[in-house]
Amino acid sequence: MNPFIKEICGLLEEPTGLKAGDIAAALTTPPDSAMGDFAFPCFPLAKVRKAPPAKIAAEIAAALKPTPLLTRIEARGPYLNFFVERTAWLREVLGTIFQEGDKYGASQEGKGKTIVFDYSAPNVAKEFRIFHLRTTVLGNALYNLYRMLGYRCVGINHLGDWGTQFGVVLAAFEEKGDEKKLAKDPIRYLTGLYVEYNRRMGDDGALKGRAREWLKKLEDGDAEARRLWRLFVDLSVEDFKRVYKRLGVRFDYYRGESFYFEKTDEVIREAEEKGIAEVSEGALVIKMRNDDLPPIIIRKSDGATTYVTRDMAAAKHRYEEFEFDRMLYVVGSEQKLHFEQLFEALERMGYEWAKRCLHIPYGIYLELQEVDGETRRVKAGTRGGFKVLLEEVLDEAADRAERIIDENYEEGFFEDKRRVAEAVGIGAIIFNDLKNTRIKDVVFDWDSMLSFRGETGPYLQYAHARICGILRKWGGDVRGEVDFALLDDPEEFEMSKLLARYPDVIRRAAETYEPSALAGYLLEIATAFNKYYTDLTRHRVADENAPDLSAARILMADCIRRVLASGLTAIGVRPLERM
RNA sequence: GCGCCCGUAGCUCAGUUGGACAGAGCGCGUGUUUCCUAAACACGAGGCCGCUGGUUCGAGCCCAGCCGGGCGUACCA
Repeated sequence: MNPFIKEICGLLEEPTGLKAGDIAAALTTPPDSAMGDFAFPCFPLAKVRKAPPAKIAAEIAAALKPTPLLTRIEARGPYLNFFVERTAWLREVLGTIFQEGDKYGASQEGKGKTIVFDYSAPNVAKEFRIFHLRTTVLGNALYNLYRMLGYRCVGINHLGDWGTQFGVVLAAFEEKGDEKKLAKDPIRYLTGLYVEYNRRMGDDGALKGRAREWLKKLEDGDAEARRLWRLFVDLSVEDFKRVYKRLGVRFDYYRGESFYFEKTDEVIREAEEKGIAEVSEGALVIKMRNDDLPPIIIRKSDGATTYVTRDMAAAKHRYEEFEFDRMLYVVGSEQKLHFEQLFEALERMGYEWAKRCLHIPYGIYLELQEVDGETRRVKAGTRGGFKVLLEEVLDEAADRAERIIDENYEEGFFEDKRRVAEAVGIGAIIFNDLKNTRIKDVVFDWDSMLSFRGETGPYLQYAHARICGILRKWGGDVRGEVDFALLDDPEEFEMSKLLARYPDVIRRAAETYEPSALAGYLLEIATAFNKYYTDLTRHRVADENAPDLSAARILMADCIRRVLASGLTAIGVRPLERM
């Protein structure tokens, strides 16, 4: 706890009769520094004391004297407002950041605890489409955030490499497949076969039957089915890894549904033994306690498993291997029902850890479509023919970034122009997907996704790069011991208040599974810095005529840079030294 | 039909867990580069916080009902 809050708690314990922890929790921030730096709302006290909150605030304020850390204490309406001694505050905040370095914002609160993250999970033999982006970048950001908090994190990519769709791919390949064409452009070729077969299958029982047969063959271990399947999986994963590399996303394990398929027999047997499974309409199902909810099917009438069965087996296996304290499924909101059912099934299997499993839903991608003459928003999906490939978007983003470089910078300003353009373009894409509350649906839109101005990833990268530019020109070392009294501009004080919030922001973003909270905070920092930076008449950071002042401002700039770099890295955007 | 989610400026969204006067970006209009990177900054216009009731000292936030949009609703994942 920072010494200023500790001091306030000490002052208030006696007059309020509250414990220090409760006081600290109740403290809020006034809307404007002119009103104070910390505020204690007296509303709750009003009930107990049967007096108006404003009166209580005034009484307490009258009895308190300023301290070396708190220069002014005053009542303002129902609030008791505290003003910090600004030089001491700056020393505390900037000193802490300087000392902790890259660890500022991190903590050890998750030490000894394990969280499993299930995210990304693209479908094998299908191209990596734009709507796979959200789960990928969200999962990655949450993974990073919890790692900062000291948790042991396990990232698993639950590849869609099994199930009915695979029956379709195999059936389609049997019908028209050509291994030579496959070798040329494997994923595009397979996707084409799948989409085409799937379309025809809609009203053709024979085609459906053949797809089912192939799935059954696969599940029964038929040699040819397995050979082709293995080939498709390998080719796909190779492709995915290229995309992940560009996005800067990594997984601890690639374990597809196939990995867990072999463990489904055991789950089915266990469910039967425990008497929670029953046969209904030829399928083996587990009914839900709430009759309004449909049951889950753990074995289809044709004997094949479903994704639920594999999810159950996966959860069980993961618990046995990692003994997780929490498992997070970063999956679209349209699968909410599935996870409710899955978690209830796990609970009824008697797994006490079922309550540690959590679905982290996010809004889906919608696309605009003409339906009956009017434009409607509909779910984007492969079956609907939504064709935007993630890599197309990444390429376009990098191209546009490169164009901006060509327009604005002299040839040779960058050692590796393309690398910078790639980082900027991809930073824009990633940030765009993380900046909003995750539950909101998003309508796919090239322009907003590829914008580099305003509330965007490049805006943050730019602020970071500018600070790096200042530090580069300054040349000297950043010193932690400076004359903090020289940082007497209100903007500098406000900046320090923003920086002080960082550890709370990290914790809150993790707790609420909302990287957007961190994204919004980083925008605040960058905006404040850009404003400060632009006003050269008032505060040039590096000024050879004022070495002491410069040293102090350089420290401030370096602290901003550190928080930006740390936060950007956490959400998966690459901080750049030049751009 | 039923369930869940969303509804705040022309558009896209924040809103610190119910508190001080509702904030940004985009777009539009007008300005700022002998300066530490103009991917930036300054100023301006723009609001029935979907509607109606309720709870509360206090509601954009909580409850109920309606309206609009989206998703889901047993052998796809």
